Amino acid sequence: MSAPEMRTTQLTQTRETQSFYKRVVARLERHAAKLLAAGDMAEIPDRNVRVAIAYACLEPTVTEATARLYRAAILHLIESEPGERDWDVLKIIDPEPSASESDRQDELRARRAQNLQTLRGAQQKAKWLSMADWTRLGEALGRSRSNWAGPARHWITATLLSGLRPCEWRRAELDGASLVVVNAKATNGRAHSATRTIGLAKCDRTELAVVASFLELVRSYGEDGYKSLYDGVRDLICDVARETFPGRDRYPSLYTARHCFAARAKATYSKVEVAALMGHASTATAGRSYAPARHARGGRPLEAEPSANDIDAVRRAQNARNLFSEPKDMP
DNA sequence: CAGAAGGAGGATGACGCGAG
DNA sequence: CTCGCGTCATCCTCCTTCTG
Repeated sequence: MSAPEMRTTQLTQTRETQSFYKRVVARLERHAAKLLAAGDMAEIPDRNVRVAIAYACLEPTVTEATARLYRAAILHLIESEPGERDWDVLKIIDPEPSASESDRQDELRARRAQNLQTLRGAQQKAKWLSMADWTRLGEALGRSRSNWAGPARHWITATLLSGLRPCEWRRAELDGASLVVVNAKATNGRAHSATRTIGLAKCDRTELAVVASFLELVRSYGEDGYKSLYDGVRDLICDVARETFPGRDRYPSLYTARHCFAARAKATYSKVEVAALMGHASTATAGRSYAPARHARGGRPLEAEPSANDIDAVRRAQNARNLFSEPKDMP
């Protein structure tokens, strides 16, 4: 058969994403093996069809976001390792709109509602934590005898001040009172520029010292040690948060600190300035995905300051989009 | 035995964009 | 303005092993 037309957009995936997709496919294959062992699936020689059937089986047990990831992984499988029956695979993962398909979607929603009663994975991440609770968490970490307790407290404090994503500390550098960060999530025009510069001159000396010593700590772990540092700190915060705030359904993590930073940024700055601080190309992102400003209203304004260059970069990205999408608005 | 480290496995959030 | 898409980053649990 000829290669089916399955994409409407151009692919821009990185090698990391492709190897990630391979792992997802491996997971689907394992599920197919389970189905076969349980007698719930006939023996199917075509690997791609096996994977698609496993997908169809898992679809009602995961959220739409996860199902979408599974579909992306299967499309990558079809493109990198085409099979004889890929047309059938496409029919399974991307059915034609029809009356029966619409019924199927309704049933899918109902089964998902049934299956997804508890928060799973990243859903348990709190998008806001009060300063009082951060203090409680910090004190609890202080009582921990874990080697990661010190790094965890520094990491949280440094993130509340600067808003960096956890992965961004690896390549961040302090230049006087400016933090220079290589923006993550920078492919597909998602970051305003390659780096962003966060001014920390308004922070007091002890806060700046925490950022500096945390960066030293990150350096001391080196490129290869970053993962173990991150794993250790994240797991410790996970454990301590659950001991400290029993009964909640969402718990603070390192990314929660970025949310809190975003809320204070929104309460302090304009949308363009917030995007510059967070590394976003679009001013809409902070509004859509991050904690609302009302959480931070009445609190101290943010110490961190966006750089003029980054603000310009966000404006340019914004203008470039407007030129293409709304030409009639031009004078 | 409790707490912690390490690793494997599984899931969802957060990005910008284009279509409707 | 909303939603789905392709992509990249983060979250979590479970299990085993180590250590005091």
